[in-house]
Amino acid sequence: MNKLSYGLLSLLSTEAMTGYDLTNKINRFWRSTHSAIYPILSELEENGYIELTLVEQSGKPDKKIYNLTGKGMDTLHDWFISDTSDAVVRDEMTLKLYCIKCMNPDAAKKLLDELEIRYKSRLAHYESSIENIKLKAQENSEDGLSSLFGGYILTQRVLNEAKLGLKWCQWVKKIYETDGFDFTNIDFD
Amino acid sequence: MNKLSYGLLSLLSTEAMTGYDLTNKINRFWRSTHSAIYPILSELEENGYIELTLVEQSGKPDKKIYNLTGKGMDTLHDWFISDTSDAVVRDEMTLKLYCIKCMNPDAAKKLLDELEIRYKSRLAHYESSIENIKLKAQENSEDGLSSLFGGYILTQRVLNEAKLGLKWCQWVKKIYETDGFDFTNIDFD
DNA sequence: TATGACATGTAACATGTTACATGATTCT
DNA sequence: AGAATCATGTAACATGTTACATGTCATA
Repeated sequence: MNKLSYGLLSLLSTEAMTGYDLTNKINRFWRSTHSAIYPILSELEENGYIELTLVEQSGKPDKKIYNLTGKGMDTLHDWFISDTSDAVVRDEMTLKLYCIKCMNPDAAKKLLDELEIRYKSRLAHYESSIENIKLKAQENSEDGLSSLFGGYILTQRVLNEAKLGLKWCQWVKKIYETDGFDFTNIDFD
Repeated sequence: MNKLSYGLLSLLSTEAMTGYDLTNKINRFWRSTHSAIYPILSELEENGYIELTLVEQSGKPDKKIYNLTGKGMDTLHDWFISDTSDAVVRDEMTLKLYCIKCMNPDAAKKLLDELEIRYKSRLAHYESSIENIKLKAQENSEDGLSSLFGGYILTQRVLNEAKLGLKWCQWVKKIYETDGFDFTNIDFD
């Protein structure tokens, strides 16, 4: 049981899903690929943390819809109250930004433009995610709300991080030009 | 040459440093450990991207102060203008937050308190980092400013991310209690 | 008196990424 | 006509983490 295993149990706690769905969904919060996820799902199933329903399909492999068992829920809770490790972040863009002042100015401007585009597209993407969650909330308005809670708050966070990132990027663009840049008046609030 | 290799060249572009210093410094932007960094430094040195100055010490291993060569600077620039991969983020906390609504309320509150503490301590840490950069800027006021640029803008970003994170965490705490929480009035600006 | 900072390095193990493998249907 | 989406899986390779190894000095 590594951290990704618990992450899959966490996603399955609100909704039954296939490995394919899980791969897409977990990437918002935890970078992974299907090659890592499928073997873990088999193992979780073997050990009784999750169980599967087969849905036959033609032209594609049969769907395996996984859902959490009682044992899985207990395990999820044990993990939830255990120590939480620090976030692992590995962002090539930041490594590039560190040395931006000793790079060719054209190359530097190109990188900042690229960064701005990325923030804008993330912003648009998460704004539509929020809309989708609100639509779902209207559909099953009685009990389903609490199952949307986690996804909703986390999407709000990444959305606001993208907003902040965009502002920050535009601030960097402004001060990049000024020789002997000014430390005094920076405020994003 | 993997991404971490380029990251080390990037850090060495502004200042000569030891592997020990690099290990501490790169962790703000790229999670790593000394066990991964020392072998890479040896390889970079063998291939002429960096060169070292030995400083003898007693009681500790001799210091190896690395600095970038011309070849290293060329390589850095080639990497700078190449495609930039997406950030890798793996945060156990977010995986836990996803399933927070189906966990024991006491455990949930404890996790949110822990998260708030973490944001506050990051905030304090990066605020003092900014102060340190400003002090350094006063010391070598003539030419050294551009070498501080990368570290400064990136520290500003993580600082503001921590501020945002704290606000977000307090918002989550507020709406966690409310049954059938409200989607309408959320704004961090 | 014990923990942490300093300073480097190797080895075993765990984890993650890329490529290979298959193949129908829908969109551009 | 070609790319993307759906849907699962394995194998080879690259990368990252933890533990082992050593030893002094300063701080709590």
